[in-house]
Amino acid sequence: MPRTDRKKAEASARPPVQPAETFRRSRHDRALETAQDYVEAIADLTAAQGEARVVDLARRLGVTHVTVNRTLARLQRDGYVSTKPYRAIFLTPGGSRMADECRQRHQTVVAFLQTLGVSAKAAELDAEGIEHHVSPETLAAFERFIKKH
Amino acid sequence: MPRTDRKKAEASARPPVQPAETFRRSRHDRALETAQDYVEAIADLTAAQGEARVVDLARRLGVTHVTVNRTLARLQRDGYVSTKPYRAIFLTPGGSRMADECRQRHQTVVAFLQTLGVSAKAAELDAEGIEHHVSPETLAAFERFIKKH
DNA sequence: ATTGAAATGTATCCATAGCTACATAATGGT
DNA sequence: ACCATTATGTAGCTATGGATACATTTCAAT
Repeated sequence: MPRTDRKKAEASARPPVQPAETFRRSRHDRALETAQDYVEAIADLTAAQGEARVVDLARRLGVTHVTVNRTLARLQRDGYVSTKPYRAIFLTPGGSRMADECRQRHQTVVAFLQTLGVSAKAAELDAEGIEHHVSPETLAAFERFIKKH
Repeated sequence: MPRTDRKKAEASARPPVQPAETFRRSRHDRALETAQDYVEAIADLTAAQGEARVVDLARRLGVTHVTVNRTLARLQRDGYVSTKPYRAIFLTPGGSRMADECRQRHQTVVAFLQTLGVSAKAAELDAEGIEHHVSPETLAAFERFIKKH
């Protein structure tokens, strides 16, 4: 049985290597991030303007309308939004629920960072990246901290 | 000039929409995340085993050796690693520097979450996703908090 | 020195996510 | 009612990041 030990194979020849699952989760998350960004934006725009259009989303998310279009098709396929050609975009009940959860979590993360002493600008910026990776347990810890300070 | 106002265009007809830049940054970050995960893994493996091989990285990151291979080619192209066919993988000085920064930041994030009361397991899991999105300002706030508690 | 298992490399496919360029639909002003 | 502008849609390109299937190279045990 060749190729087991390495030049300097100390440490009982290759440890369990738990990290793999960690990275897998981290990657799987990415699939949801886009959906979350979109439903959140759609909810915001609908609240602010009465409806959400492709152009609005493109501006908001900093991509072209083409990218928005294709992504919306995927979101519709996955049951988050419903769209008809040349019409406004609406969230399904499921998409709406996701949007609510996202907004809630987003606000918590921003408030937490600011409570920690991070500037409003940086808090907003960092929250956008961080929020997608905060587990319920960590989110709860954030909330405890906010209440206590 | 048509199509400016909407059905309910309150709020001064489409606000500046700053978020776009936020999302753009958040997306651009992703490009670096892979590089960071890889150089960190390579540094760890080299420290633990004397060298980092494709199989090790595959196991560690939870992907096939094919993915590792292609990613390594990109990392080499971008100057983070140097590889030769059928040989071990080495970090360039630049890659090594990046690995150090990543490990430092990773440990800070984990320690911060644990100080906050998050379990070791969740802290490790969340840190993997969060660490890539923590700005220097927020990282500094994390460090302050750790020292104070 | 041979050789078979493990490691590595290559070909090819899929999905996501961005883009430009071009085509079509809607709509507000006239 | 017309039509120019805007919005939306479609075609086709690139890059990343995942996969399977197959080919080649290494290396340890014999």
